[in-house]
Amino acid sequence: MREYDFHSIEPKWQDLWEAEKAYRTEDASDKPKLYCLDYFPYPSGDGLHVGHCRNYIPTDVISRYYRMKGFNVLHPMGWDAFGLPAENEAIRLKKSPREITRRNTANFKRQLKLLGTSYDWEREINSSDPEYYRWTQWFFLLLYKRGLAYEKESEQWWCPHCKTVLANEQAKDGKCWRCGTAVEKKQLKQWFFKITDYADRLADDLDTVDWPERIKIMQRNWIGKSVGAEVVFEIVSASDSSRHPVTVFTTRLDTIMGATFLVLAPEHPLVQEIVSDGQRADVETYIANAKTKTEIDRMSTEKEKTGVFTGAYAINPFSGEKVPVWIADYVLMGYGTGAIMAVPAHDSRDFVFAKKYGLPIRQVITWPGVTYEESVWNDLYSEHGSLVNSGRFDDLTTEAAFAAMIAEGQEKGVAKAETNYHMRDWLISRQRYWGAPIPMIHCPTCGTVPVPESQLPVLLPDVEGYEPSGTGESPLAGIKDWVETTCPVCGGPARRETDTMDGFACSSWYELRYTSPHDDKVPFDRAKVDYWLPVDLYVGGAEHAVMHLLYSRFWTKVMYDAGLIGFTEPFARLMNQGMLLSYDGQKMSKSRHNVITPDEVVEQYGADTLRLYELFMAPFEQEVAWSKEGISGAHRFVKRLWELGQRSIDASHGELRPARIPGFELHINKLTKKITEDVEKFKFNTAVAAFMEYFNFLSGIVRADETVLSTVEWQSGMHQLLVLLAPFAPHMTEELWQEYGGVGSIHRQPWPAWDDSKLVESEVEVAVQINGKVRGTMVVASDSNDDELEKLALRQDFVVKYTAGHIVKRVVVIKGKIVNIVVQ
RNA sequence: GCCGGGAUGGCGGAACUGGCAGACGCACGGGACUUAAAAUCCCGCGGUGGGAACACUGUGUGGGUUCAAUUCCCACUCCCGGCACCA
Repeated sequence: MREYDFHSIEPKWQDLWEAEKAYRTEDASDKPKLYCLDYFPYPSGDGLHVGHCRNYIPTDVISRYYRMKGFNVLHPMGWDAFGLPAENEAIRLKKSPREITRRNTANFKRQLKLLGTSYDWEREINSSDPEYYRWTQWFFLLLYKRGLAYEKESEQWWCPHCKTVLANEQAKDGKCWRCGTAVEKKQLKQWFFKITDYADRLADDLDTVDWPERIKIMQRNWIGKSVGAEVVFEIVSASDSSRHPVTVFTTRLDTIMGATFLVLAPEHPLVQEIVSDGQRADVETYIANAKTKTEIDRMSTEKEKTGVFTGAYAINPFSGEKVPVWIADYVLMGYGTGAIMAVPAHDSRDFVFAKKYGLPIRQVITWPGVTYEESVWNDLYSEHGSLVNSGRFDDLTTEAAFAAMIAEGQEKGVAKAETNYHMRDWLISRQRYWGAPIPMIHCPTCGTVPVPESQLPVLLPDVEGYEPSGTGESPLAGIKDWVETTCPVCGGPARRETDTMDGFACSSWYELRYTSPHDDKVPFDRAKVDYWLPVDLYVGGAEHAVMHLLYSRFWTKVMYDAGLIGFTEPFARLMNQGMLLSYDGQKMSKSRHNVITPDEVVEQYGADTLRLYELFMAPFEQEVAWSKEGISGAHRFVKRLWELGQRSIDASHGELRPARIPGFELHINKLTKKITEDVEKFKFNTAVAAFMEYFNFLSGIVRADETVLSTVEWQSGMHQLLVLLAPFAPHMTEELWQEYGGVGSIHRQPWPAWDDSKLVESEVEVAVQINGKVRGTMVVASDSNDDELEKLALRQDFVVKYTAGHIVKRVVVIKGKIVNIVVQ
């Protein structure tokens, strides 16, 4: 009997699998296909911790399982290698980001191998490789050609720590998504992708994918579709009586007769032109104040609303009424038109503002049975109803009034239907070195022109220094040789665009690249993409709900529109693994000194133990804390199993005799069914529990009679157990399989089927209840009918005892489960 | 504030479509082995009462439906996540 020496077993098989290219994926096959993909990992210098393994272990189980089931499985891995941490680390260590990245990816790969994963490493990709980012640039040009990439000067989120701008969804709660620093606003000329053009499709197509509802809702909220109208008011300047049209966005055009004032965002360009001399000082002070506020302060809904009167008045295009124009920072320049019509009677925010500054409140909507009270806000007041105090629109329902006003407004040219989105265009310029250069050239005569496809890639120059300037200009701007180029149109001197692309651009198409990772003619081979895509199973954390997952969907739709691919959603099924907290219940982090690495766990217990433990500890989607005792329990199980395997192998050498082991066939068939169903449903925790249960059943039998080991049934049961366990614990099962003299790798064995007829037990235990309380059980033939069950139950001693002196009113029989006797 | 998700022993969790709550693991207690400890193996383990048989009670709280509720319905409490002045 051999000791369980995982230190030698695991590396042995890992090396052999690698040498034999055991997990290489075929491109053409008659088998059904399965594309199982992990989120594109960013190879940080810290390496993997056991939390990351909660992603890679389950996808490995799935991949191994489907291979055994006869699927052609694509399970690749690569590196989202461009990005700030590598660049910052490089600056700190005075090395090149390329070198840092090489070191980090090598470490990640080593760690993934340590877990016994079955990636096809021949398909490894790296987004910072020119062979890859050449095509990222190619896609940039595709978007540009399709009018979906544009340059615009505007105020943008700026992270003073990362020294770069951020896209809207990357500035969460006024903080940088990466480093948590409070973001500022900076006026800069930047490149954008017009993701808003796809807002409706991005929202609608969510119905077609099998994703967690939570993620779909987050995306819908983020897109934030809002159907309403734009209305033009005319503001009469208080200083020179000039007239200035101002457009407001409203979802409640029907309430326009109740608009008692207008509010502009403090940054609204019209403010300067309309403000009265008397109010100018106050207005200037207010604007200056608003600027110094952090976005966190400004966005807080707790904060009291403030504002200042401009001295100017606007004319309501529907009533001709003159209403005062205010500025207030509760109106955001970035949403809608930066100006609103305030209807305090029917909007809680306008109500609060009107109360504070003594502005008039006029009810224009009524509801049957509701009395409007001007002094206090009631949430009902924002409900739909019918109109009053609205002249020719009186008595219409809100919906009818809306339609009538649109019609009238369109005729007069003062209003039109309009839809707004919370989502903004995707700002992709980054003022940092370590990214894919934006393939554009600025020519003094021809303007901004794209780099011709034939000149791709625009290589990131190798340079000494690339520290961010912090001025809003990329470090590439300082590299004269690189910046100075010739215009591809006129041949004259021109300058390269010096910003690089957001790393999320690189990860917006990578799932396609795995199908033909080394193709140097096209970004992907259409036939292969047609075969493999969409991704059948995409697995990663929930943190990318509105970033990567939205961007990627957007690019996919653009490619579809360009005729490059034949599908509109890249990821058919999405699963989010739960977070793994450290043993202290805290998030694992370097600063808390509670990081657990797979290296240390594998060293102490082996990869198979780590795998089983992570699969067992909690449901896949659920957050759970690491337990030092828990992992040793998993290790105990692995060792016991190893020992039983060894004893079985020893017993297999002699003559085998047939035997009838009660329940044996039932158990192995039950196990097979359970494991198969649980794996497909991602219920790995109960699958592992089922293995443990089966093991307990087996060891009970051996304890009672050791000679059972050398029976035909035992040996075939043991074989099947190993095959079922192979995706979970690939090393030990392979080792035992080989010791058994199994032919080929256990990982190429066909997945066992179960026999439904063997699942039927001849006898079952049925619980007997009196008035819903279990008073005992009885063992009956499983094919007993209701009548027999009822009679049998009534004959039980404990039933006689409880029913004595009572009248049996009713007997409920649930076959094979329960008999409930209702008395008196 | 709005939108999601959740609450089951000392702990992680299990329970098909309403049918014996607590599978499996951990921790803990007892025993075996050992000079001893660790490891290993065996037994026990929701709470209360009881020597035991057994009884009562128990899935966040309060109601309801049902022969039967962790599961369905109504009201509420707390926790976690996301969004947050979006007009």
